[in-house]
Parts: sequence; C-alpha cells; structure tokens
Amino acid sequence: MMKLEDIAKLAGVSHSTVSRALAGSTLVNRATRERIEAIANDHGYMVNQVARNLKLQHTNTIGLIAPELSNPYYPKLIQCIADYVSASGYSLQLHLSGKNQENEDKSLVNLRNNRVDGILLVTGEHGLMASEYAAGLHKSGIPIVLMGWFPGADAFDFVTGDDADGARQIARHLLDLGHKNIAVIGKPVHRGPFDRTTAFINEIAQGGLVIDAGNCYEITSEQDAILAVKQLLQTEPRPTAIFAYQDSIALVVCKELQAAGIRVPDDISVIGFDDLDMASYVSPALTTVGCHIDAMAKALVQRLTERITGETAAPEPVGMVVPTRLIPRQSSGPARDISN
Amino acid sequence: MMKLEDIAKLAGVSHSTVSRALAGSTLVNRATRERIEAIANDHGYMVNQVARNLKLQHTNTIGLIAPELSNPYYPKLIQCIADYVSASGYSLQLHLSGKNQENEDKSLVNLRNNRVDGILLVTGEHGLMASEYAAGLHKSGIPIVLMGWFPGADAFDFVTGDDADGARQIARHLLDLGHKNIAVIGKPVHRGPFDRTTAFINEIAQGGLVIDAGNCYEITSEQDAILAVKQLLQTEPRPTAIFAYQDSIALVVCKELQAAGIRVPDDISVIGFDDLDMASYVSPALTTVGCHIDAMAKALVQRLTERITGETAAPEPVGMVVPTRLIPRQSSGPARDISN
DNA sequence: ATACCTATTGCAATCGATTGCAATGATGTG
DNA sequence: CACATCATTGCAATCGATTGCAATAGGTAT
Repeated sequence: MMKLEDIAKLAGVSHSTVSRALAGSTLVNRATRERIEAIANDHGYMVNQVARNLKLQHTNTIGLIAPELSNPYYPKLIQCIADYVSASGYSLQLHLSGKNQENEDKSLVNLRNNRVDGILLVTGEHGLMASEYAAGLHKSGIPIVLMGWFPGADAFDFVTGDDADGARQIARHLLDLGHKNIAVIGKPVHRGPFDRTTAFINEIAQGGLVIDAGNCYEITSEQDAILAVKQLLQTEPRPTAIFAYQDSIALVVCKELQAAGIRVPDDISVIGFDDLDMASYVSPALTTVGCHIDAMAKALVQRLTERITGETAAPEPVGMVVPTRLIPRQSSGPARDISN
Repeated sequence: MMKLEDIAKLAGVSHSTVSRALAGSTLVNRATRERIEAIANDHGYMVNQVARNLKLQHTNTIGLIAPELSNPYYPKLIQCIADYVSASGYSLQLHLSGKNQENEDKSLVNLRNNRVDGILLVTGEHGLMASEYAAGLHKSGIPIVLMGWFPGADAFDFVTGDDADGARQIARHLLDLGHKNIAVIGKPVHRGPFDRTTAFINEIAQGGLVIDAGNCYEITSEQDAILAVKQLLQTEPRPTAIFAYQDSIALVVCKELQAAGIRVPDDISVIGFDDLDMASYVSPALTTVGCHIDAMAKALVQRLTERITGETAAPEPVGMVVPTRLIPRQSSGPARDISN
C-alpha cells in the first residue's frame, strides 16, 4: 500500500513536504501542495492511521463496552451512542462483555492496549465487575465514563437515568387510576438511590398503601417472569396492576396474562420501563417510562469527549442524572371494580 | 504509561530482551524472563498495541459495517458475529452505515485507514452502496466478505441465507393448510435468485394457485405495513393468510389485525421470516423461517478469517448460501372455512 | 556589496514495539 | 591450551507517519 515516501518520490520532494501538503499546512508552496494532492489522489494514497496514531499518541477511537444485544434495551442505547460518537468524529470499538459481564476485564485491557482515547462502560445488573481494572485505567489517565449507578459508581464519572423518579411517576399514575392491590415483578434491588423497585414501593406507601411482600416477585430472567405471573394469578385477592421492571419483562407479562385469558388493561394494568420501540408496537401499546435513553447517550459521549479534550477540568468525578418521564399508553387503565 | 524501555531499565537489560521475555521466546534465560515478568507485572506494563500493529503490519481487528440497530434483525446478527469474532481472537470495529447505508463509503475508508485486517460488510436493502470503494479495497488486498446477495455480489466473497428456499417452505406450509387466498406484504424485490417474494409467489404457483396482484403489497417501512393491512381487510374475498417479509413486519401486521378484531390464526394466518427472539415471545407465537442467522454469522467470520490468514487460497470470490428452515408456531393454522 | 528577512523545503528525531544479526561469555572437546 | 559450540543478550534497522530545526534560495533594504 502506498505510503508517504512513495508519493514523495513521485512528486520529487521529501516525505515531510508530502505530510505537510496533505495536512494542508501553510508551510508548503501552493503549487507544490496541489501537485502533491493530485498525485496522492491519483494513486489512491490513504494515510496509515496506525502509524499516525503512534506518533500522535491518540487514536480518535472510543471504546464501548456493553453486556449484550439480545436485551433490546442495549441496541437502542448503542445505536444512540454510536450516532453521537460518530458525530463527534470518533470511531467506535465495540466489546460485548456478556450477559453476566464476565468479559468486562478482558475488554478493558484490550481497549487499553489498543490505546483508545476513552472508554464508555455500560454496566448491567452486575454493576462494575472489573472495578480494579477500571480504577487502574482511570489512574493511568484513560478517561472512563460509566453508564448506570451502583455502589461505588461515584468514584467515576457516571450517567444514569432517574429511574427512581420514573418509578415514582408510575406509582402515582397507578394510584390516580384507583389501584389498591399492586404487584411488582422486578430484578433484585441493585441501583441504590436510583432503584426502581425501592422508589416505587416507597411512593405507593406515600399514598397510604402498602405492597404486600407476597406481591413482590424478584426475578432474574424472563423465564422467571412467566412463573411469577402464574403465581400471581393464584393470589387472592388478585392484583389489579403490575409494575414490571422493564419493557422486555412487561411484554412477556402481557403475553402470559393474555394467554391466561386476562384482559390488559381491563382486568389488570401492566406498566413497563424504558420505552423501547416495540413498546408502542405491541397490543395493547405499553404504558412505560422513557425519554432518557437518547439523553443518556448524549450525556455519556459528551462527558467522555470533554474528558478526552480536557474541557471539563474538574478532577473529581462527576455524576449526571437524566430525567425520565411517564408515557401513558393503553396497557394501564382504571382499577377493575373489586365486586367484579 | 510504562513502555518496554522502562521495564528494561528496571530489569537492567535491553528492551529487546524484555520484548522477547514477554513474548515467551526461548531465546531468553528462564531466570531473566521470570524476573522481567515479575517487574512488568508489578508495574502494570501493558503492550502498546498501536506500536505493535505498526511493526507487525496487522491489527488483529475486524471491521464490521451494518446499517443500523433499530431493526431487531441486526442486533441479533451482530451479537452472533461479535461472538465469533471474539472467539477467533479479533477485536471488532463497528460502524453503522445508517438506515439507507448512506455512510458506507465513509466507514469503508475509515476502516481501511485504520488498517483493519478484514471487513465484514452487511448490506441492507440497498445492496452495496459504495461498490467502487469496496472494489478498491479488495484490489488493495484487504479481504472483504459481504453479507447478503444483490446484483454484483458475486464479485466478492459473500454469504447469504437461502431466503428463496425458506419462502418456498412457507408457501408449501400454507398450501398444506389449505389456504387458497394468500397475501404478501413485502419489501421491493432486490435479492435476485434469493428473493423471498419472488420465490414465494413461484412456489404458490407451483401449487396451482396464482396470487392476485392486488394481494401483493410492496412496502418500505413499518408505517406502510399498517396501511397495507387496512387495505387488505377491505379486500373481498379477504385473504386467509399473509406472508410478511420479515418478523418485524409480521409483528406489526399481527398487532394491526388483532386491533381490528381479527383473530390470528383462526381468521388469518401470519408468517414471518428470520426467527427473531421476540417471534417466540409474542402471542400468538410467530410461525417463521429461521436457523440461518447464527450459521451465517459463523460462515461470515470463518470465510473472512480464512482470507486473512490466507487459508482459502482460491483467488476467485466464493459465495455461500446457508440453509433456512420453517419453524411452525401458533400464528399459522388451517384456512378458515369460506362459508364462515 | 553586505546583511537580513522570508518563504519553502529537507534532515533527522520520535512514537513503542519486533527481530535479524553480531557480540559476548561460558562450556565442552581434542 | 586453542578452538568450536551454544546459550544469552544487545545493537540497530524497521514499520509510516509528524514536526522542530536547520538549510537554501530569492528578494529587499542599506
């Protein structure tokens, strides 16, 4: 493949001059530059970025670590991130850390070895698995921004959605609709002050209701969700509303309910979280909480690029919480009359 | 950041020795090697891949270009590809070329400049947009494997699913169920010998039926699908089965049908294509064609890595067609009795 | 004519690795 | 004891760019 030296020979100048010409430096005569540009163009010269990166000590590349793609939440997030990253002029090095984030450490060292300019680390339900590695990178000067909150997140720059507030909005929505017997199907509590389940239960309590412990289902897979629904349907009195931890769970809950002949929302209201695209496609369209994914992606890459360029000087880590909003659709309605 | 030279000084040897030691060369004394390893470890030395890449003239990175992530087909494909790529010891550089693949050329030159070892180009409905670029890269020695078929694909290595055969299986399935009045909601024909719509219609014809032109809806968006369903429901006599071009379309078709009070499959059968995860979650679970995505991903990265290592010597491009299989689920059933 | 300034270009060091070849010293052998 | 052998190690070139500094040439002012 053509290199600077080759073009230089062709043009009868030194490779320094070619380098300058192609970089548009004013240090080279206009006529010379144009001649060089023409030659480079004719011969399809393209700069060798890896040599350039070595010299320049940066790669114009951002590393992105995310758990997986089969939970539709991640593709949506990643699409947004990719768009912002490319709009900022960076390339994306994508690493999937696995459903259980078991490869987070490997991804981290790989990214570091490849000298990416910065790292976006999307933590899943397991928080930050490779925290020592991350701390090490951090110390060695590679900017890292975390997405999601978990105990210890404050040690890094991080961005999270205001899940707690979203959950509170759901709670009030359900209360307003007159629901008194509400169930929660959620993942184990892991987001501390931003935890959806905790905030939801508290807000319901604020409204003077207590959610029976028996109506709180802690699940870790969609398989579990099906079981939870089966159990829930046996409960007496049967709940009139279900808060599902995220849209993908809400969707299987709806499906399971409908399969059992329960009407949504007439018999039971179901509310999700995240506002995935599919939430508006399914029938009934899902009431959910959204508006945060794109905003989070934006904040994420903005914070990171600012760290890279040194624009945000603050040496202390800064956390950012992006607001969420209830999106009422068809899957939630007034509580069914108990006498029925 | 620590470099070879630093470790060398610490260990009192030359950087060459450190390089060899860390590479596990037999050319260095065992005791020396262990000492160096210990020092490197203590000081958290990590090789600078970009320097290494420059010297070694390869990057151990594969570039992946795909249109977007909001069509759930792509995340599934990309997840599979990412797994195979990482299992083969490569990193992934991901570029999203956009819904209309408008950035294919930019992605291609970026990947080339970054000297990826090979490129996986997922072509969408628009075929290969940046074909001159691709041809140029190809000539300059960077292996490219295309995913999908379109006129001109044969000039490159490519992998495609046997969409035509899948479509034929659907046709036979519907025929077997006694359907006589069948509609097709599909994208514009663009896959030549592998085109789903074409193959479907031909196979139905094989069964002695002709599909009325009025029952063929050509759509380009999911919005269009909704319109198509509305129109279709006005048709007299009303079709008893719909072949939707892909699962994501089939899903909105089902939704629209159900919203109009039509039962699936009792009144109308619906069949999709691709076997996305959601196809088995929704209700009714979608009859579809699948089994090819993982296989395609596998073939894709296998072919590419073989080209990179030079294992497949054949200078002529080779195409691979991976088989597809009908997966009958609940959304298809016997044709409704006409008298009803 | 001399000195100086400016515009343009080339030289050479540098980024951080890998690796062929030469150098060194220890050991073995006739 | 002289010499060949072998195991280690270091030297220096190389990958393909960028860039500070020196060099050159032409023009201008004195």
